[in-house]
Amino acid sequence: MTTELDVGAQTRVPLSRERVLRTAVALADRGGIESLSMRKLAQALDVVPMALYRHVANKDELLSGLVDVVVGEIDPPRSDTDWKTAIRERILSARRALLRHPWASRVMESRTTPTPVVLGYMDSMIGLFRSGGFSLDLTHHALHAMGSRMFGFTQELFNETTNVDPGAEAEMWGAMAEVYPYIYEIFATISHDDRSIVGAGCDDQFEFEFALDLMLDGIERLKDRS
Amino acid sequence: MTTELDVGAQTRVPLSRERVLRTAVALADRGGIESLSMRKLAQALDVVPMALYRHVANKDELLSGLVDVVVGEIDPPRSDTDWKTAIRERILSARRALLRHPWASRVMESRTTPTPVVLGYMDSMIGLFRSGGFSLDLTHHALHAMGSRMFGFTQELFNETTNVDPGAEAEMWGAMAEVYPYIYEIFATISHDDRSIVGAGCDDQFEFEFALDLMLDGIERLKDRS
DNA sequence: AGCGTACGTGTACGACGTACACTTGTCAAA
DNA sequence: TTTGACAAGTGTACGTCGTACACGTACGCT
Repeated sequence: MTTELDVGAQTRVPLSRERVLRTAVALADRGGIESLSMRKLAQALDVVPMALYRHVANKDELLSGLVDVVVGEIDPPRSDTDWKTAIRERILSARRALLRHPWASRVMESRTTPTPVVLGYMDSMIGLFRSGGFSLDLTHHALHAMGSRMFGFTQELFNETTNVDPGAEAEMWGAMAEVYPYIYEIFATISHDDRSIVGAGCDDQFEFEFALDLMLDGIERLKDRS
Repeated sequence: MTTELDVGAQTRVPLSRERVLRTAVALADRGGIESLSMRKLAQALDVVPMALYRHVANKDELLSGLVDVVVGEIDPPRSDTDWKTAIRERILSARRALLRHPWASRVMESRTTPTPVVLGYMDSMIGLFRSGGFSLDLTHHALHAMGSRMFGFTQELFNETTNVDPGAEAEMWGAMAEVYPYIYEIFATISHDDRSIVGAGCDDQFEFEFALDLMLDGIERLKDRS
């Protein structure tokens, strides 16, 4: 009897913070962050909801754990180049991590205090500027200027791709041309020379790097002038 | 009897989308967005929760209404200057509106599709670039590069001012100096020459304008080169 | 053999958004 | 003056959520 139970207990993988976080990430990856509730997470782990609270203080702390997982996926900086390409490549690595977990940027924004992991990331980021020859002040301003781009995302407003049917879309375009002529003009060129699909999005990667380089170039110029 | 009821009914101001939105803004202004629920909003209006649904489709649409209110507070662009100062001043006006309603940036980020009001704002913003002589492409990239700054906010990570007691803070600083030397270094200079208070924040307005001008200058340079 | 300790369970509560059926109050036409 | 349609507010109810709190249970130590 006891042996049976023991075998049963051994079969069942025990819970752990690690396992909770990993499953939560998986759940959020497919289904979005809004579909991640303590109850569903518990269900996915085949456990009663309250069991989670032995490994995670509450939902908020769980979310912080999730951003730690994602930030942990960012590659460490190269040490064999100049500051600019080191920073650039690291940020692009951060971006890759965030693209793997589309919910992560939203969760990061919702955090109210940084975790040690996030602080570590920022610290090493600052280190790249400092050892690149930046003054304390300029580093500080540069950090602020980069904002969330430092974590690989730029608050794209309304980037959810809500696909409506092509019929209604064509109609919407007619209306847009009159009411929002400038927006129309831009959208028209995008979908014109990118692909022939109406409403095709922009090349996000290009836009990200464009903005990133604009910032880095600006910062570099300020540095050289001081 | 009927007259009595009539008088009572006249005393009670009738609900309206306008009034619902205004009260919601007020409620969010004091108490933060997370303290805004349909039930509390109804209570503030002295009405049963379901009554709101005659004037607002659901909570999501209510939130969209809120951002419309805030965007509506942004001044129209000046037409008597060059593109750069027109854009600059308009964005600073947007920032002022957002500072009046600290919850607004978070709500804007959470919106999945732009409202007509927001589209109108963006359209007129694009207009400023276009009539300033920008090409379609450059305007497009510039828009992306500005990102949320165009609406007067820059995703400040962890900007909630969670004030801990000074005792624990001093201790934290000792630990930080070792683990996060670069962060420590920067924080040390900030609180050193700004004010003598430990942990005093940065000058957010300065940082915002710094980043804004960095972008605008960069964009201007790109324009002149084309 | 017994016992403390770490881990999972069960039940319960209050808050939330909102569906759906209802009353009520108002004003136009008969 | 009655009527009756229509809009505005009400009441009740359901499912979902986070989580407090008390309880079982199994394992490692003595």
